[in-house]
Amino acid sequence: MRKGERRKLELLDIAYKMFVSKGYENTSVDDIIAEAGIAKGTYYYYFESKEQTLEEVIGMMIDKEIEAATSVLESPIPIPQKIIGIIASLRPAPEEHSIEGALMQPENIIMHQKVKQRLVEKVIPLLSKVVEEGVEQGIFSCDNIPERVKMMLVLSNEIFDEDNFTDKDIDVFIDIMEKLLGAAANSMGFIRQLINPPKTPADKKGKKK
Amino acid sequence: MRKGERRKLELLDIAYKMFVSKGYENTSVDDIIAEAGIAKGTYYYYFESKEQTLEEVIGMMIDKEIEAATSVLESPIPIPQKIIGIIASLRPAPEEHSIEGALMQPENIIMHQKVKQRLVEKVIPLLSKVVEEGVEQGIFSCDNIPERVKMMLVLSNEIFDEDNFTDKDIDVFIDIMEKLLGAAANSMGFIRQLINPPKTPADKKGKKK
Amino acid sequence: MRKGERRKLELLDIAYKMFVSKGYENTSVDDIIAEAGIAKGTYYYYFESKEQTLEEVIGMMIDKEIEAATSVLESPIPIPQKIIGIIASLRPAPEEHSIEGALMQPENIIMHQKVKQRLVEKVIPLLSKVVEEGVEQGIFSCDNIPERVKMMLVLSNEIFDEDNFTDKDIDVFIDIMEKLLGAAANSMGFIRQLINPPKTPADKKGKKK
Amino acid sequence: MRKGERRKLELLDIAYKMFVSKGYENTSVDDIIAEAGIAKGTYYYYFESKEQTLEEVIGMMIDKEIEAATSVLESPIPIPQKIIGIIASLRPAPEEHSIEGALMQPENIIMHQKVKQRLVEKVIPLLSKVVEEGVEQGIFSCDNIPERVKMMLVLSNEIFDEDNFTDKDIDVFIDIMEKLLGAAANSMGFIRQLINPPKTPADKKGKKK
DNA sequence: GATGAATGAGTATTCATTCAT
DNA sequence: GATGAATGAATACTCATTCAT
Repeated sequence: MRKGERRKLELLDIAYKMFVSKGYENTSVDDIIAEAGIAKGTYYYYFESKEQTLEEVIGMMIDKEIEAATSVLESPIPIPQKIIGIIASLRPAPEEHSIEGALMQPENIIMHQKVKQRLVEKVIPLLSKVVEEGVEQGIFSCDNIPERVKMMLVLSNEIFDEDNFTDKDIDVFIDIMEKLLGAAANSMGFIRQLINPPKTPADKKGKKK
Repeated sequence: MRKGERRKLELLDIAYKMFVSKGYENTSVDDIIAEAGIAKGTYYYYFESKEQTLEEVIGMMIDKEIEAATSVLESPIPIPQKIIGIIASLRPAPEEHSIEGALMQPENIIMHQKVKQRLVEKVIPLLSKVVEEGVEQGIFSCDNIPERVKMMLVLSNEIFDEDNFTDKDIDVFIDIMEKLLGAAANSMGFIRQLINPPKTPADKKGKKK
Repeated sequence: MRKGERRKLELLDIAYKMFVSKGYENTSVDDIIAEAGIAKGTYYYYFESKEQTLEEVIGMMIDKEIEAATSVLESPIPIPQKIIGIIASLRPAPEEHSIEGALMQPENIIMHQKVKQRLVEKVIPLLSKVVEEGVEQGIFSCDNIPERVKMMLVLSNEIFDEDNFTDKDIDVFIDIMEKLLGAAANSMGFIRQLINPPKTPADKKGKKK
Repeated sequence: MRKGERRKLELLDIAYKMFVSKGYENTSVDDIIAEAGIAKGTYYYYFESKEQTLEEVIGMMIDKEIEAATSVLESPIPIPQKIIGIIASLRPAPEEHSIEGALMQPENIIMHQKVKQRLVEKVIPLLSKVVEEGVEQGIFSCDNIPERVKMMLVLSNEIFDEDNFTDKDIDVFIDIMEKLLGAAANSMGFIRQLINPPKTPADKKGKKK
């Protein structure tokens, strides 16, 4: 049992990496077993189907991300930093992000979307609590907190996911965050230090130093 | 030529409807030709490949939506209404939306996403101009206009696409729109009259009037 | 040994029931061990192969049926009744017959056929002896007894197996039995009381009372 | 169309031969296409599925056999000969019979059974008419004709199909046929000239050379 | 006696694409 | 312009069997 458990986690990890780097649809069971060096029967000994494997992979990813978010939540840092920290923790780890270039866009939308949806659902209550705390402490001032939190998440996801954002995007994001939460102007300027716009094709248009 | 053109548009329309209702991946070339009543060879006479068909379908969709947006742009209505009108025009037409229920979620993400991305790119400059106009007229007050417009689009897409939003979502959306643009409080309250939250499971929690 | 024997019989019984109800081909080893609650290895500890399991199951079935036939043979009833009794005892027990409806037709032909063949071989000598007795007693009058017995068996199998026979089938069967054996007319009319035509779709043609 | 039709018949014939010689279950689609020298796609261009191929093969076999039976029916020979001729025409052609030995027993039961069932259904009315004619002409004397015809078919199928019958079997068969139909004794003795007991393993015990 | 992890050959089916006519 | 026969690589999944522990 020990042995089987370990093996399964191994396989899950391999599947995860392949799904992320090549996309779920473009990863065949044959690919997975070749990478894992196991026989087809072994794969089906551990997984009911390819789809169920995806389900488990997603579950694993979500667990990891929620765990990361929770650890930020419990750390002794100021509330605004906490919020941004949690939001940042949701983003795929940079290493994974760049497996085989920055793909994760075309073929992966499905998995990505699935993860995002389920993740957002789970994170909204977490973040809402933190925001409420902020309101109680007088740092923020707003109503309809869960709805605002949802917007924050949507925005950060969409804007920062593409590795294709600029300093101006960050400025506007900061502005909107402050206003969404009713925070003091520039109270979230620290975000600028955390996120650096990528040196991607998006920059090539001729930004001067 | 004449005849060929017409035929092609017909095929494009059939492909479009099938892609939307069943999803691109789930629509085989065989499905399309069966629906169209033509031979395999004929299909490949008009289209290089299935993927290229998708490209053309998407192009068609975008053209339609840009056209709709432009007509709003040129209509003689107040600037805030114009902006909202343009945003609303981007949403899939209600008829299409409900082809075979509200599917368009699981299988269709790919096409959806592709359309959205290219659409947003094209609409940003359009909307930016309108916002600038508003700033000149003193209705709005903000900088980094294209970035703000992008956020507006992202938010409206994500929030309203799911047919799963509430009155509170609308309230927050209005608030955020006003603040994004630096508009007077409640100057965009008219949105409430335009968009009604759907009567979907999302409502079942027991909302009172 | 004691314990192992019991276990094996248990498994055999489970396999038997599954083969009968789902068909040999449609019953996987996995199905059997799941039903039995044992491990793969255990199954192969008791059986060489799935096919050999079938052989043993069939052997078991035949033993049971021969046993039933023999008990009829030894009972103190008139010879014609004995013959019919033996023939009737060969038919699958009604309970099994109706496991999950009247299946035992499409998927099960293989096992059925195998059983029938081997059963017929074993039953022919048994019945032949009874018929000979009848000849000696002057009840019957015929030659080539084993061949006649075989025909009797073939006929009863084919006609009555299908749960799809009528009063007329029975009439003709009685007639032919009498003539096959050289028995007096109507001397086997008692069969009518033993076998009732089924109330199946076969009857729907509109038989009047 | 001409071309496609021909090709399909060719494939059907190949499939037919393989199903007969190896059994349906033991014939893979790969086997068929290898034998036919076509690509997999071509196979599925002509057939929806393997199962549907079987259906068509069976339909073809039945058509052929019905055709043969009908030609006997229309030939100007005495009624008893007609009956036996029709029954004989139902048996698989000798050439096919011996494809790869006399196998056709274990793996083929399914197809065999399917054909037999549907064939018997179609042949019963044909034969019944002939028997009625015989009754009208005073050659036969019996009631419940369709039921008697069914028994005749069942018997001849079972007895002669196995390539494993003796002179005695033929004698009894003749006897029973005469009595089933109420024909004069020995009026069907001509059967002996038509059917010869096979030189099969059943006989092999005492064959010299 | 019993386990369960590992195997791998085998199977039917799909589908975008080509091309001679 | 239009046809439809032909292709073949790709794919997910099954299952009887083995064997070290």
